This record gives sequence, C-alpha cells and structure tokens, in this order.
Amino acid sequence: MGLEKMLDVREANDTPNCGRLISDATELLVFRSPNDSEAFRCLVDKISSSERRFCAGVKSTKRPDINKDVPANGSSNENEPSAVLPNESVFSLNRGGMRRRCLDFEMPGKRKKEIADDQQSVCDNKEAGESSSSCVVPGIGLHLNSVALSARDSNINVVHDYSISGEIQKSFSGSTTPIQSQDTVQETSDQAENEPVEEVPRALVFPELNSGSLKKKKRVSEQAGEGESCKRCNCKKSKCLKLYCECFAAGVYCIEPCSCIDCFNKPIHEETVLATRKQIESRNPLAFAPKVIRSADSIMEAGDDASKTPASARHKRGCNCKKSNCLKKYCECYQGGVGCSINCRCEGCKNVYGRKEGSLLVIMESKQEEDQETYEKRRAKIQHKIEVSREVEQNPSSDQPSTPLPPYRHLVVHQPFLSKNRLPPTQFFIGMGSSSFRKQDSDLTQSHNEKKPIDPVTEDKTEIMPEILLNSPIANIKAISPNSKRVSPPQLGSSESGSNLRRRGNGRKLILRSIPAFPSLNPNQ
DNA sequence: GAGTTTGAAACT
DNA sequence: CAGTTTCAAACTC
Repeated sequence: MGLEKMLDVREANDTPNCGRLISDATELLVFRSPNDSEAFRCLVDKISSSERRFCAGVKSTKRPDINKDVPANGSSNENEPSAVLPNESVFSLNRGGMRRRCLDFEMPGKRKKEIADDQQSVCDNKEAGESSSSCVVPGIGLHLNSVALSARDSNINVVHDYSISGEIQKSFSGSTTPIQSQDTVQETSDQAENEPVEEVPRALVFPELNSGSLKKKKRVSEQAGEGESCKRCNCKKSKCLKLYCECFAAGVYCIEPCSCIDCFNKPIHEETVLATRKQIESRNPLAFAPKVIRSADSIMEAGDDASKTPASARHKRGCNCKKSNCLKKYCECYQGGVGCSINCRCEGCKNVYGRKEGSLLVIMESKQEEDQETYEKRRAKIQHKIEVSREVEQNPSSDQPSTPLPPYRHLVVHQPFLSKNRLPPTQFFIGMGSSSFRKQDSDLTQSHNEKKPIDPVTEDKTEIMPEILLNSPIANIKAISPNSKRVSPPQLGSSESGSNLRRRGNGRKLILRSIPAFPSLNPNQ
C-alpha cells in the first residue's frame, strides 16, 4: 500500500481529526522514528504535502500539553496513570490512527503479556548466550523493542509504506547497512497491495531489526554490548518515566527482571509513556538519542583540535565528571567506551579510551590504530571531495554537485558506527538538525578555542540539507546548547540558520566548508 | 545486601 | 544559565 493510499485510508477512518492526525503522525515520525531516518524523512515530506492536500481547512489541534510530572506525581492513584493525562482523549484519538498503522502499543492484555514474556524470553536467551536484537535497541525513538514486537502484530503498515518508496530506497543507498534490494522492496510492496496488512513482513518494517538476518541480529546484539542489550532498572521514585531510568532512557519498556517500583514504563501505560517521552523530547529532542556516537566522522565534532586526533566515537555531550577521573562507569564517556573530548567538562580526566587534555583529545594508541584505517579512508574521501568542489567552484555555471545524488543520499552516508555497539541513532534529526551547515559556518567564524554547540549526532551525516526538512515543522525545534546540561538538539534556531538556509542552495560552499575539518590531510593546503 | 559515592537529569 | 536537588547506577565494604 502506497503512501497516498495510506493517507486515503487514514482520511477515511479519521476524517474529523484528519489534520491533527496526520500532523500527529508527522510528529510521531519526528519524535519516535526508529533507525531509518531516511525513510522517515521522505515520509514526512510526503505527509506534509499530503496534509495540505487532504486536510485543507481542517483545523489543526494543538497537541496535548502534558503536565510536567504528571505521570509521576499527577495522580494519587499510581495505578491509574491514564487519569493523569490531561488530554487523553485527543491523545488517544490522535494516536489511534497512527498506532493502527505504525506503532501498535495498544494491544489486548494477553498480547501484552505475551510481549512481556517475549521480552523476558529474549533477554533470558541473550543471557544464556544467544544474541538478540529484540530486547533492547538503543537509540532514539519510541520503544523499539515494542515496535519490533508490535511489528509482528497485525496493524503495522505505515512503516512498510515508507519502504516501498523508490525514493526512500534510494536514500538507503548511502548506508552501509545491508538493506533490501529494490526488487525485494518492490515485490513486498506489491504483495502488501494485495494482501492484508497482517502479512507485512517484519523485515520491511525495520530492516535493521530484521530478524531474518541472523548475522545482523547477532551484530546488533554485540553492538549492544555488555549489559546494554537488556536493561534492567531499579527505579524507585521516577516510576521509570524519567531519563534516570535506564530502560526508559533506552527507549524500552521495563520488563519483569526490572526491580522498579511503581513502574509506568510498561505497555499498559503506553500513553503515559508516550506523553512523558514527548515532554522530555520537547525539552530535548535528542534525549533518547544514543549518547555515544560512533563514527569516524565524529572526528569533526570537536572542531579543529579534535580533528588532529581522529577518534571513532564521541560522547554526544561529553561528560562532566569531577571525581571519578573518567575512570569509572559513572563517566558516561568511559561507560560508553569512548574517549573524552573537547565537549567534556570533566576534571582530571584520565579516561583510558582517550582523555581530554585541554582542548586536545588524546587517544589511546590501540584506539588510534583502530581509527587510523578509517581515518585514511576518510582522508581519501575528503580529498576527493575537495577536488570535486574545486571543479564545481571553477565552473560556476553548474550549481549542482558533479555527481547528482538522490535527495537524501548524503544524509546517511556514514554508518560505520553500526558495527560498534550501537544501533544507528535515529537520524531524523540529522536532516532537521542542519548542524553541519551551522558548523560549517561556525568553523570559519568561531574561535577554535571556543566550544562550539555542535551536535555530534548530526555532525557528520549531513552534507546537503533537504529543503523539505528546512521547511518542515520538525525544523522548528529549539536548540539547546550541548555544553549546557541538556543535549544539543538541532540548532536551526540559531542566528546563523538563516544564512545557512540561504547558502543551502549553493552546494559549493557547503562542500568547501567541510574541508577545514581535515586541515592536515593535504599538505598542499 | 546495605551504605556511600557519583554525575546525569530534573528542577528552581 | 547557574545553582541546587533528585535520582539511580556504580561502587565499596
């Protein structure tokens, strides 16, 4: 079933709330998108335009304003979390349309139990030596474990729709993640056209989560790393609805082995969970993004200083350790197995994975060795880009890159960190983030010593910002400094964004501006 | 297993 | 935005 069809169905089913619904769907995609940001980006674009087409004149309803602390404190009866949702009916209604097709959190109690058992089983299996990706899928977005599981449920076809788009398929082309061939996608698409959505294979829902790929599955599990694939929290006061809760923060529901008290992070409290997530994400859109960004390109995130010492990973925000010397798992960098960076505000850093010394990141030799290869590849790649850029520069008549690419091809080109212990972050924000553009500006204008509000998550992914994302509602999320306690979301709101937008159409500058990140690569420069 | 330490998250 | 409080994991004994 194609997107248009999907929207038609949605309209038919939810006409009275059509505008809101689709708008909500868009937001869902924004805030709850799983790994494949490309597909979601494309869909959002389509939905945005479809929204105008289908729902002209339909009054858009403001999203429910979730009371802060409502889930945690709003109800005296903690067993009735639904009562604390101020606008539950709307919320529920909105989600209903989406949920049916995408994220089927709501399910019969029996099914919930099955899922819980499933999770348990998966975790147990993992503990017994079997690997699985189903238990915990770190990353931004909704409770991916639920998604994966829900995908087995009948009603998910929205995501399937994403994957039938040729455009989306193209967008995958830059990914190192094995994906379905176009033929496969098309075939499945046709199949979906003729068969009930119940038949939608899970593989289509999230290729990354495709259980059919044992290899992948295993790798994902390995990526998850020790103790990461099966979160088990012990929350007592947060009701597992705050980022304190590891399960919640990881985007998974709590399961039986958790020792939490008054846990709301369960499928039965889906709406509370979602509301809370939204609230948190409204404050910090990247709150649920992986904290550790593994990418050779993260080399760029810390600016010129860091570029001198390539690293394969960075903590998104950097740590703030005072006493642990970044030598204990209190330190998020250490815990993530990555070195501290210029973004860290730690004191007395002795991180064995690479410590921060002033503005210079010192990488362990072993780490360096590992990164060297990647670095060399990057170097070659960048040099090639430089050459291409020069050609473009010398040929003003051509505003387009010499090698035309699909609209989003550049957006998710580096996923080498997939091979590490994380699934890719939802890169939806990458598109909206435009931090690369900002950075490219700031690279030229900001002091090297100054910590720059760069979001490593988005850092290396975007070379060309899709226009649609700049114009899309999701591009309006406010920026928060990464150097503050809160994570840096995309910074479109910055004063530079305007100029970035203007420059955006000119690919030349963008490409050229990415060059300084590797100042020492080319002796001729 | 209880108590302490730690730093992120949340709050003011 | 900085300071403070809350929280739960990590750690120690």
